[in-house]
Amino acid sequence: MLTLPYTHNAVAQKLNKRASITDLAKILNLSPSTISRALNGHADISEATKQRVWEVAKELNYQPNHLAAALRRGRSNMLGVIVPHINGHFFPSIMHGIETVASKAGFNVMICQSNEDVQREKNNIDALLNAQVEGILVSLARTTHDFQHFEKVRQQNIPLVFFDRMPEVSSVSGVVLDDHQGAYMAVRHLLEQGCRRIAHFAGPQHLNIYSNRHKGYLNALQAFGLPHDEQLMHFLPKLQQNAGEQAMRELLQLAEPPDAIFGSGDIPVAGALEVLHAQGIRVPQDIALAGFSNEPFTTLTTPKLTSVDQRGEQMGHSAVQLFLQMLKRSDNFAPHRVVLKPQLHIRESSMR
Amino acid sequence: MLTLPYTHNAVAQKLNKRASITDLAKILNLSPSTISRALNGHADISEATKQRVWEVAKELNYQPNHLAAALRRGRSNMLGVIVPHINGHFFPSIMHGIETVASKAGFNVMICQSNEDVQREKNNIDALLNAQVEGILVSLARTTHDFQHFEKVRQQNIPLVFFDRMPEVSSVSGVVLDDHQGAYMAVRHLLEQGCRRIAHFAGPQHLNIYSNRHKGYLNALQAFGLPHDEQLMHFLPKLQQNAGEQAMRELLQLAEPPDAIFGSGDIPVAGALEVLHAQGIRVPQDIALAGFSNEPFTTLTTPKLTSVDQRGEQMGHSAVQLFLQMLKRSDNFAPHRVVLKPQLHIRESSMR
DNA sequence: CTGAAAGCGCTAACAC
DNA sequence: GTGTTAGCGCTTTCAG
Repeated sequence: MLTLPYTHNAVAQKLNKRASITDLAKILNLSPSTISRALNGHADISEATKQRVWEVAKELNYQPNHLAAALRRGRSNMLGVIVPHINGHFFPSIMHGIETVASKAGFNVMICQSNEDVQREKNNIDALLNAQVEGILVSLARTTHDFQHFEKVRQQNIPLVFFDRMPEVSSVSGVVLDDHQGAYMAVRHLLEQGCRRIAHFAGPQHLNIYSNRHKGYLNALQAFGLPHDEQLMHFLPKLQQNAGEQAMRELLQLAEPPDAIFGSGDIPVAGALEVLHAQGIRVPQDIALAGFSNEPFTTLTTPKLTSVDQRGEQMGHSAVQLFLQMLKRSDNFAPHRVVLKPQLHIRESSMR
Repeated sequence: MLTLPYTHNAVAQKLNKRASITDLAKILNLSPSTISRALNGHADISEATKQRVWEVAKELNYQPNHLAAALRRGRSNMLGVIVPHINGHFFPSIMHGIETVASKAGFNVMICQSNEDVQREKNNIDALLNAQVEGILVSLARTTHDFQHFEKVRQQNIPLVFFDRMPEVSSVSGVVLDDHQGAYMAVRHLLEQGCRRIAHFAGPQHLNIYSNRHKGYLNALQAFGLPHDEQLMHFLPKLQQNAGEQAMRELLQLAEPPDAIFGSGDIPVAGALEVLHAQGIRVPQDIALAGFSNEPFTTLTTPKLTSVDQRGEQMGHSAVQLFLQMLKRSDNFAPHRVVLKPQLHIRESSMR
């Protein structure tokens, strides 16, 4: 237990709550401003008093009230983040990247989930604005089609940075993956392995990430002089396991079934894998597989799944850096879009 | 763009930043307190003025400054959460549960990751305390052995609730899973399937969750009158995939190999599955498998993995409820421990 | 090197 | 119903 010198005890008793800067001032017979300066390591305070202040502060277990400081300074040192969800590996890794860089820059991070719901996204914006965050990083919900609610943020001159899922307009800043190239790389790889009828599990096309992957797929086919066959494209609204299973079953019904699948997500590809297993179709010999996201479970399936890594950690870093830049040159900052290069992880499911 | 009536324009110009309650007061020729009361829906304000206030507030896009309110009230409406990491499905689902209940109760949630590192855990505590959170929910880092840094929290009379990983002392509140029973259920199930040599992948035993699962395993064997064989127990410091692979290979070297594996985590079990696949050993016929956590990927492997669900969502709910109770009866609240019942999901890997 | 004073934006007695 | 006043805890001119 903590024991205080007799002289401080009386004061310490009085506030069984929490020592304030004025409490320290009284005890030390100094002014609050001096205490403040000492605590913040101002240069023009004698080492001697700094020492005394530090000691008493430790003794009373002084904790600065950031709220008060924030109010006074007009800066909260808080950064708001809105993610659609935290399933899978991608968004958690982004969050990790964000936290690392943000806390290094002295920011606390407040995370909200929109649950893929515009309404909650709006609420999150309000909550973060109310909490006086100094910036907002957001990845759009699947159901977000208009961007009215972000106007508020801009009006208050609060830096707004999108990541991964962002509006297609050029007037906003953000960091995205080169989804087109990622898809292109995956499909090219399948083609190089000799596949010639490559099916595609596509995500909801109003999200640019998925439409870009779709385009990457098409362009790779085109580069190899192959036609694109509508029958081979399945648009899955949610990229879930059972959707992948269903699509796979339908593809197997075709007169000319595919010899490879490229999925815009790993999960439906795993679903497909299961159907193939059940039907005794060999992967990759009969049908090769490649997914997107590089989820950890891709190394847990048999065979291991080839997949495109989305650079989550890096994306988090870049997003915060973009925010910090905007904070500096608040007004004259032209919207800027950072594009990260994807990484193809080739595994057993596509090597033949 | 927003257009303001001429009269308000001057004022609106002046503050190109952000309207405050006093700005509204000036415009409406009312006192700040009236504005405050109107905005907060106090009963003793005439409907007429409430209307007028609301209108102008909307016009100026007024956003209340929660920091100021928090400072004045002495309540921040913020809840701090510390998790070891957000990999896998378990912690994200807890966080989701926390957010749901917390935001319903009017709290914003601030999430920190300790990265399984005591030092970061300490920093997180400080950060949250500085941010004036009204309570802290924490799940211990793997490397946390002493609990000094939580003293600060108690000293400031801030409700502290542990979840999942908590100290073994009776003086703290928290919500945990009945890990013992979860393990017991899984092993009993394997026994009922006819397995008689059941191996165990155990986690780090200084974390009670893992030692409890270990005990559950032992007790189930005992209940069936079976001896426990040291050779069948593998203690994996990290419950990772390659650790599971390695352990599985060693088990297969035994003169009398196991006919089932019960793992304290799903990932090393998936690792084992892969080794079995590679060696052509049939699951579940030759060796049955059961894991712990009910990770989503358990339905993506072939065969699907039996696993114990940890009730993450529910755990989040309960943790916040516990916090809310402590907040109410701040002093006289006896430490309370909520124990959730696990749920066994039986899948192909153990059905024979 | 230190102090006095003002104020960030809001709320809560206490008046009337 | 509404206004007056004071102050939450901190920082920051401006004076010495």
